[in-house]
Amino acid sequence: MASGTREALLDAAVRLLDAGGVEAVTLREVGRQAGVSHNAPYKHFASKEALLAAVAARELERRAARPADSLRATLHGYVRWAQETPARFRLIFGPWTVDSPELHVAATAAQARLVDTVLAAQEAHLLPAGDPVRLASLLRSLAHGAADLASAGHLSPTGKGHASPEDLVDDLLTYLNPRESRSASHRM
Amino acid sequence: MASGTREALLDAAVRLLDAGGVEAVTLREVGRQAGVSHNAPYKHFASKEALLAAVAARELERRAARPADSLRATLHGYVRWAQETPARFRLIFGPWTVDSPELHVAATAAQARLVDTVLAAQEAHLLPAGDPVRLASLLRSLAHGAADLASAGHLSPTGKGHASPEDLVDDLLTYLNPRESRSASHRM
DNA sequence: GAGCTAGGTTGACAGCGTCAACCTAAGGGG
DNA sequence: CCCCTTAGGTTGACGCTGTCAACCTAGCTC
Repeated sequence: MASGTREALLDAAVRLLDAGGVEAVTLREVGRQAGVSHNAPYKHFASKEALLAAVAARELERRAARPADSLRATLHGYVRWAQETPARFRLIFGPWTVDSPELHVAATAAQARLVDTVLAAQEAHLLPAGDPVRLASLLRSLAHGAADLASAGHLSPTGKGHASPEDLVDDLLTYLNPRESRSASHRM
Repeated sequence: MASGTREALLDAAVRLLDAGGVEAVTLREVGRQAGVSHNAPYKHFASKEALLAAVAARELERRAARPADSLRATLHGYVRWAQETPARFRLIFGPWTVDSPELHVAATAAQARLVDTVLAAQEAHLLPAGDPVRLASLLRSLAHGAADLASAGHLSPTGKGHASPEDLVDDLLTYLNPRESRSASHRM
């Protein structure tokens, strides 16, 4: 169980993160909720940012551990994740001043998984031919941007022309699908 | 000149923001750099967050004041903005706990401008038919996501398959262009 | 058995956002 | 003309924060 305190600190941090955003994560409150003193976190993490990086890496690894899925389901999962736990999502892509290798490794692995999924979709002729890495970047950028804008309330949440991040993902997949008729305008 | 101190405070704040990210913006340092006491900002802004919201709104309004441009140039300008002043970009889409009406108005105006540009592109047959609001959301989501991922270093910055945010914008415009041949794979 | 180390403690420090109280010059109504 | 309201500034205080330093102690290793 390799130092249960460390896990307890991470659990407390993610609890505070979900409840009140990154601003609510305080080393002292993390210590309090983990039942240790206000300086115990420094025995496990070099700084507050290092603790947050460990939280982010753990979250990314847990997501990567899920079973593989279709491209559409993967992208929908991405945007749903961003909507369900926005604070975790924003933390991961936040402005790190020191980047942990764990976080970088986890991010690279997630990217590789997406590329595999894109390759499978290309073989099923659901996506055009072309560099799968680049296509993966395109798809992920759209999912990421839609999720981030929605989470920030900048995605025209009002009646006409409203589109959820999931809708936008579907739109892009339709536009990219070589078998789909040219115009995707007949949609509600 | 309507209270030059207020402008001086905003200038100091944006200077600190560009130099060290949002974490470097401190009410006390803002006051110091503006040549006033540590509590003077409270005579102009209700809280630190209100000051930041004013900074964000001013930045958005200044961007909206630029002359209109082609769709491609607009989107390229968006991603270039995010790369040149990432702290301002991230601030605007940050996690506001109190949203200023100014910021909301500025964001809505920017969205409307983009829809106009999309409409023009549709009339020039550079984009497929369909709801222009929804198409604008698609384009903006991609530009936003590509810019945000690049700024966070999550956009595979290594050799093969590397794509800048500008490249991804161009890719999407090519895929959407009804006159373009179906496969956009013959590209470097 | 001596000594090192991992993991915990308490105490201190400066810097932060914010609140309260006070000061002062400008200006308008009786 | 005087009063007094208000905008814009000040100083001082409060509690909370991240971080550093010092100390303590159980357990492991030569």
